[in-house]
Amino acid sequence: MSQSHTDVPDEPCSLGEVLEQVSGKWTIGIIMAAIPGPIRFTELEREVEGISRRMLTLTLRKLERDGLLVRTVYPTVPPKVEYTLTDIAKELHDSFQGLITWADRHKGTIQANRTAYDRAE
Amino acid sequence: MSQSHTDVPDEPCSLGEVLEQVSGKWTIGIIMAAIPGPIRFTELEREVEGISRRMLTLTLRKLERDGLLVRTVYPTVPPKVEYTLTDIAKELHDSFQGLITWADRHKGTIQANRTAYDRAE
DNA sequence: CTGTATCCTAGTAGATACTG
DNA sequence: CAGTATCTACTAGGATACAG
Repeated sequence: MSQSHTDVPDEPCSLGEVLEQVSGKWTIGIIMAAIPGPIRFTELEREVEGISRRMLTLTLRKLERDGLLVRTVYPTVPPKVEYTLTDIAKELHDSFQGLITWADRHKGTIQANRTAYDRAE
Repeated sequence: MSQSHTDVPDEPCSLGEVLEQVSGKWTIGIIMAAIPGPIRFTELEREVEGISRRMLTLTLRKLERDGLLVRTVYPTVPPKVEYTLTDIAKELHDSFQGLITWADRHKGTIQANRTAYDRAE
């Protein structure tokens, strides 16, 4: 049972980094909304339900900085800006499928666990 | 491939929930440390580098509430408490593998992107 | 349309001391 | 050993107003 392996089993840092990457309340929602193709600022504001203008800007900048999306400005009047996912972001989205499956399969159980736990308090 | 529907492509809520689930600075670290088998409070405190006693307790309670681990108390003196992952948590860990791969493959690129972006400021 | 700037709040987390 | 209790600090995030 208690092996002398005190070290962590997998790659702790990598996972920490990816979670750092997708952390934040809105990151995933934005990536999801941008999956079908280039999307404008206002469209994102509409599609990512509940996001504030401020957080949309901040999250977009972070994603752009990390190279997960590119920002294209069309110098028209009024201005038009499109955000497009990079391949890296698309791969990230693919990697999420396993998590989505997990969430779908266990969301009911988890909810039930919580209710039971809270009642047992 | 996803259709060109303008609505959200996949299951936005499920993914939001799973991220809610694993959110928190220490959640993943604890799951990782518990993968090899039952683990005690103090062992976790040592293995999850940098965690405070308070956050360890809080995160363990949350995980227990969600049914991701079970808490077993041995009424000995001094007390002994073991935390064991449930199958749900192990499945979650499996689902992370894709993310880990993603992180490993792109961490260098992302770092480079950040440096470039910051210099372009 | 696409943002910035400012102010404010609430939740997350650290440090420390104490206890069954 | 395995926690709880306090108290404090930081930051993510919301609301709102303004600007190129």
